[in-house]
Amino acid sequence: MTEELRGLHPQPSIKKAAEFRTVYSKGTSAANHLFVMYKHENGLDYNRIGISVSKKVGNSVVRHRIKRLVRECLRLNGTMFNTGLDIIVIARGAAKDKGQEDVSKAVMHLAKKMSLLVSVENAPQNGHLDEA
RNA sequence: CGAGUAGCACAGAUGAUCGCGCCGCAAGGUGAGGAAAGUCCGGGCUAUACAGGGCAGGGUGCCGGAUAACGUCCGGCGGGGGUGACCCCAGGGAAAGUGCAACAGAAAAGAAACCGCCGCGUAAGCGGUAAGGGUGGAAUGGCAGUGUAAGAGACUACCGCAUCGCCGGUAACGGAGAUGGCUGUGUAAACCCCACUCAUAGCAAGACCGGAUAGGGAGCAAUACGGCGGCCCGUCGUGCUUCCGGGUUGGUUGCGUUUUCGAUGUGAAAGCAUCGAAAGGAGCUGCCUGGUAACAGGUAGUCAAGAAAGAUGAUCAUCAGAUACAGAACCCGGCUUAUAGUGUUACUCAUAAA
Repeated sequence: MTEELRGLHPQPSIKKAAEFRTVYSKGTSAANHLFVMYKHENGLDYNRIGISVSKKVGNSVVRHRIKRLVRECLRLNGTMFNTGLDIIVIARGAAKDKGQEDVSKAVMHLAKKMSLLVSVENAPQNGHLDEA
């Protein structure tokens, strides 16, 4: 598998436990009431995403749902992010009952806070892209 | 119509836009559950070299049947509960032995007199007595009568119990009878006994490919060390154990109806896709036959989730409204537990009517 092929993958993810540890120890972080976000430069020309939801948050269905909502948000807004970053999003207990809109707001809030976005003015208020 | 009992089915749908896994060059196809859960049983599959014998250990426990198998299912029997439909039961053995039975109670298993009752005695007390009271989960058959100083299976009828044969039933068991006399409480989800039964580990099993690599010291060695399910016998094999240091932990497969054959398409080929046929299957659905049933046989149709930081989602609209419990991880058969709401079948009770 070449670098180029990996780059074509829609949403490259952080896979190894060692890579997670690197981001936790060497990266910077920010938090709000729903999520904690870590970032660390990976030296690549694309971003990699990791989503972590602990068992404290809920059962398998709840955890899986939160992962999907976060991934959906990052997919729709992916073009607005700077490249070359490893980003980890950790869900907190309060994220359990939230819908797509709340999740998107919270994630983009953190992204803005950590200045991950290309241009702050272009950041949308809600999560999904309209026919713009 | 009301209250209830037992069972079955469904588990939002449709459309639009964006997006993900797998198969495919592409077009396109396909993509979570009734419990996917708990991991409590059973089986397949894989590895351990399935030689053998003994011991230890686990599981099951009324009877008959079903099944690949089960602790599951079906049908009976016995006991208990409910007016009833129906529900519940770890339901073998307590006369093989051992243990335990707290507190209360006089006494808890070869015995016992606390109150009471009766007799004797002036009285203290002595003797008789298990009918009554009280304690307890449980007190040495129940109840009525005879009897007696008062009492007692001491005696009698009925019930219960034990033994014997008879009748019905494959059997558990049921029925009627005779005899015995009232003799030995409970607990085996205590040890135990009896009968039947069980090898262990699990897909991170296992198989293949590739990469990396570095050894050194000490000890014991056929009376040794290791394998053969926990131990012993026995048997098989030949170096083994320990300390210090170093390195690796990637991919493919297992994996989803399987195998074979033929045709067509594509391709250099391997292959892949589509269609058809045959065989195999402990998958699913319908029908037929047998069976009370579980189920069996036959027949037709159908059988496309296979991820690996781990795919099924998001938004909007419509339907009168609402969405519970919850996410495949090798695969099947069960059990148990969680569960909003809807539909449906059969039956019971009560009321009314006839």
